[in-house]
Amino acid sequence: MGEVAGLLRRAGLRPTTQRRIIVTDLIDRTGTPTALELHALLRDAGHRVGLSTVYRTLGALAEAGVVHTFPRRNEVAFRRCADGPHQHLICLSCGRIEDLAPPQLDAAAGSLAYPAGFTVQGRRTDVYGVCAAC
Amino acid sequence: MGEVAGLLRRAGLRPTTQRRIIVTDLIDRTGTPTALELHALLRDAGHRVGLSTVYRTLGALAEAGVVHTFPRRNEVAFRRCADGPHQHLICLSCGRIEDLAPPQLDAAAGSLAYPAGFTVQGRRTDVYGVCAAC
DNA sequence: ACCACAATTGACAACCGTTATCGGTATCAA
DNA sequence: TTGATACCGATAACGGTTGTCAATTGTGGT
Repeated sequence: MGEVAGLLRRAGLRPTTQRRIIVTDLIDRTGTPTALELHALLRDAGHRVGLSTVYRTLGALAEAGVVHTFPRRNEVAFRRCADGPHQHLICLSCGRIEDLAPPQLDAAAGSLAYPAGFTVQGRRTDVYGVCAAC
Repeated sequence: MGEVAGLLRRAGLRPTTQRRIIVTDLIDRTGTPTALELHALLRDAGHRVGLSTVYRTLGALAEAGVVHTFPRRNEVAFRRCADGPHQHLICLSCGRIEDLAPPQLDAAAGSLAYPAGFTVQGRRTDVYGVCAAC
């Protein structure tokens, strides 16, 4: 079983043709497209995936923690989730998003004390600013 | 000039009656309502504020960094922004959101090195889990 | 391989949270 | 006070997202 299929299986999703196409594209892609944009991109690349399927798959992948969601004005963008603790560097000017995984992040995150009874399942840090290109 | 009016002024907004109502409510409120919900809550409390005004004001406050936005399924919730660095503890079960401001957060965040040319303007950390009540 | 069943797909319609419009109103500096 | 400007709010319009459902596909048992 390929890497993509395994990823889908772990997310509790059958590795269908359409889902493989979507996941494969998200892994290769460095950008952060919306469902609408990804649907158009896949169409332009010669793939045939319905818009409903793109929405459903992205939603399922987000719930499974395979992709991160980035709210925009009246829409939501998606991006493959990097392995391990990392931060998102979001440029307020051009909208570009980069992942940053400094070594000290692991230790800093793990040493925090949370209220009794709160069980941590996930963590996410977004850093807003202006990138070097802007 | 009162605290609320000053807050609005600093955000570049005229301290009108409606905006005072909205900001005052957000400061007192511990929950995280959507624009639609806040509009209904204000109505129930006897205030007269148009839905458009609620949307516009929350949008402006979010852009000014006075409130934080929390995306939900197909809608956006708002919550007053706590002073200083803090994390959001978000319960995946009941949806409740708490602010947590551990002392070590300041130092950990400030010591991180970012790519050359990236100027940090804001930072946000969300921690997902299940709260003690759930 | 084959088959039966359940999960998935996709074109289309409906939904609904959000935004634009615009005449009337409140705010503020002079 | 007064003029200029920002703001309000009822309503209409918009558009991203989700629901629907018949046709198709993936899966596990035989």
